[in-house]
Amino acid sequence: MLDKLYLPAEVEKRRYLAWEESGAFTSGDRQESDPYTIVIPPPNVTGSLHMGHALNNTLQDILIRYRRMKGDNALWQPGTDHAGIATQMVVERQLETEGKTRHDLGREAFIQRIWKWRKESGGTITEQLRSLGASCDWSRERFTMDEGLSSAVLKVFVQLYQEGLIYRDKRLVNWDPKLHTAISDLEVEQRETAGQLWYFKYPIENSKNDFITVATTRPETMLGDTAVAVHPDDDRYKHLVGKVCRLPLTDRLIPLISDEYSDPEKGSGAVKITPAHDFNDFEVGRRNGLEMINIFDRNARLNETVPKVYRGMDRFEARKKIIADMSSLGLLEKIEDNEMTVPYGDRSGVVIEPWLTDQWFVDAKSLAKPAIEAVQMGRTKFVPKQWEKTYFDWMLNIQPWCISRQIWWGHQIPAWFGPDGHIFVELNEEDAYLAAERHYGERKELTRDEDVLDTWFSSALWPFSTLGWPENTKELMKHYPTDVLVTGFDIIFFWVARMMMMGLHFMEDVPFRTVYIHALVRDEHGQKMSKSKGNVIDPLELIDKYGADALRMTLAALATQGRDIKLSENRVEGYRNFTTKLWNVARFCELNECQFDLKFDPFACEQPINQWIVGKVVDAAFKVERGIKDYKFNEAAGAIYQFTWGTFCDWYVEFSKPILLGDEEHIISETRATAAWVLYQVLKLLHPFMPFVSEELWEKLGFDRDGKLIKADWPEFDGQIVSNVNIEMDWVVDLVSEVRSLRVEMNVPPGAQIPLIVLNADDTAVAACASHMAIIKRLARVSDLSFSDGDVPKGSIQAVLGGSTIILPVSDVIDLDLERARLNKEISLLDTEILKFDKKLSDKEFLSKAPAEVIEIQRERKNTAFEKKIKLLEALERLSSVVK
RNA sequence: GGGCGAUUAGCUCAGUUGGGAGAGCGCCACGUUUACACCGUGGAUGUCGGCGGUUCGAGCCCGUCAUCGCCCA
Repeated sequence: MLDKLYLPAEVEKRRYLAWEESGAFTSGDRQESDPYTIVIPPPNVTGSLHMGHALNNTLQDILIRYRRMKGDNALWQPGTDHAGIATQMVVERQLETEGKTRHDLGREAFIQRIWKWRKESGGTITEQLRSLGASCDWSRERFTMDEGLSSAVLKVFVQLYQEGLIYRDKRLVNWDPKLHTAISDLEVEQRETAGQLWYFKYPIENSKNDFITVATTRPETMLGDTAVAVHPDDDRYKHLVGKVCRLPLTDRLIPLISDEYSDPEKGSGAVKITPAHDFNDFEVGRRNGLEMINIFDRNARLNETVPKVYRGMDRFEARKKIIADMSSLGLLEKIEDNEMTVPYGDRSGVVIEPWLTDQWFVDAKSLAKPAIEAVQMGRTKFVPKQWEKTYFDWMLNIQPWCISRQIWWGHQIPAWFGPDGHIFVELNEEDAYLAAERHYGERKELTRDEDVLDTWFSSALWPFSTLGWPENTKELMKHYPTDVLVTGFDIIFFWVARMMMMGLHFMEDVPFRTVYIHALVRDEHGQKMSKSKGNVIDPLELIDKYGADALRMTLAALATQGRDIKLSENRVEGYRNFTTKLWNVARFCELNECQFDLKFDPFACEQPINQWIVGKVVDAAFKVERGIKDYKFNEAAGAIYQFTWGTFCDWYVEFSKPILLGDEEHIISETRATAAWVLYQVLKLLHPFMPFVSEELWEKLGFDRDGKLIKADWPEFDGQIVSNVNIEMDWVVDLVSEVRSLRVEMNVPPGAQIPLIVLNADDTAVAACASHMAIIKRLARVSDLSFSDGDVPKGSIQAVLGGSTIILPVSDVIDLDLERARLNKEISLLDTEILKFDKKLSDKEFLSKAPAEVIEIQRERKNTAFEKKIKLLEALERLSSVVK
């Protein structure tokens, strides 16, 4: 006997372990089946499960569980990435509490320390994915720093270098002065800031009291200015072009040049040029052959290229001093408020400094070409399609990708420098020395590049490196390209685009056929969840409180395409209630000995209610499957929810009660078998969404004779003909609803059993009443059901249902005025409706232009309304005759 | 500045060849029942953001404005 309440906590833990131990998640056991493959977006090894992960992995799990039940060789490839900067920061913070820095340990020991941390704490997120119910093939779990994945990284780097697609260059990069590393454009966050614009006067050399005014948002960079630029068409300054100014606070002379970069509308129209510290100025400097003076050290403090008084100063201190100094020289013309964006490092949170250094770059533009084409040709499809545009916009304007990082945790770049700086890129040190020997004609000492690669460089290989590449494994042959990538739009650039580039280059095929982009999860007011706002909803707390199934169902139900999810806890509560509802209907079946019989043929049922519910199951199964196939998870979840609660529990169970309580053995046994069959199908359809409770019931109800639900066959009803008993059953549903409604409205005591007369019953009514007398009596609390074609008792409640009128003769309790008012209200509503139809149907334009079937529908509706009105008028007449 | 999206019941949201406005939650009333009070039954609630256009007909298509959100520069 099932317990009265379902308690998820204990069940979920036990069930998950049982699945994992039984090998239910492993993919290799169906070699002959079609492969179905998803690679997980690898969470950071430092991460813990947040709501975005919960959504992302719920959707993947729905797809995987569905395909597994369909009989595919389903592989959900899990793993984590090494999150270079983030992980290094975590361990550095640990060291800090011991009063140490990574430099105290040295590179080797520090990396060992990170591995130790990883071993102890790096499994958090994968454990949390388990508590969500994610059915990943953990036997294949990978880590971007694994041996295999690392060798993939080396091979890719070396090959791209040899192909000229990776190169070393001295360029401006985004420098993080706190973390002391370069970062890519994508790791820079542009923040809107209320800044200021300072107007400085630069004296023109060889003229008296002649100045040119430049406006700047970053006064401290003036020490690195190497020109002033004006627009070629700017008449105000034309005469000055070619002259030189004396850069205040320094002794340098800088040229006045003309360049289209200068915007005459902005500031003074003249702009100072600091090629070593601004991306735009860098281009201007290149065009005009300007000197580049690097004035900062790696901490963004002023270096020895600036006058002594400023050396060693922090950039923001220097700003203050320079403004003060310019002011006291009388060279500060004015200050204006200025809205601007300032670049911040997304990890360190400090202002990023454009800095001139040697870094490694990927020629993204070349790699992007095939990646763009692949999407244009439809070889990879975005769902929803609109995200293609985002992808194209970025890919068409792609910049060189800076892949070197000045940190220790990550894949060290396989590049060695000779004594003269010559670069040898090889898979290992030995090869590098051999190459150097060939190059120099003798053995020379080499030093390896200290830098490591951007974490996303290894993530870009994920769809094939996790399958075994560069080895030619059978998994690689079978599962690449993968079927679908499920992810949020925020990493289309970081990850999707780069996987496309690398996949096409190294595997000569797209990494995935479909990219499903899901929503962002926000709080119930639409705010992005963030720790600082304190509005973070922790999925693990929700799982504790309501069960993983409830959370998963909530997320699936809210996962509408192209819209963010606003999550509120009471939705989760609602789906927890649904879990309980399911549990209880299972108890009902159990109590009534509804045992599943494999030989039972649902399509051979003789009882109308059974035929009816079988048809509804087929219908629900169709909707669920279509929803999953179309990535419309909300529709799939809605369909099974609606069927289970709204059809099975609310109506079928109630319909079945009089039968099960009756004494007709063969009808009882058909109904028991049908109820069990329905529940059996419900559990299957529900399994991808609510795996725990469905599996638990599957076993408890003894459906597991042929194995666990996780591996059961998905319901297939193609081509099954269902008898059409819907009209009759629908009439019964309508009748019961109508009587209930009348009773409440007319204040008939809930407990009172009252007679029901069907006046002028049509064929449907006669048949339905004959077949379902017991149901009607029970559900509508009717004492006696009879027909009449003429006289009815005086003082009755009356309503029109289809072609018949239903009469509740309750003269003792009826309030005649109330009943009259009710009928009049109904009539006037119908009048408005009829008027609307009449207007339409007398409109010549409508009649001549609208399709015939639309006109016919309108006509039928009008007639229905009209006939109903006539019957209500008759009812009113009967009522009035009482008063007389 | 460029792009994308949103605006439908008190709240959160569905709603595609354009043809009778829906769900869940909340709210109100009532509780007769061989599963279930994490329940049941019934009920109320809409200028579908504003304006204009196309159309016989617009929540849906087009234009415009407003508000909000996100991405990019």
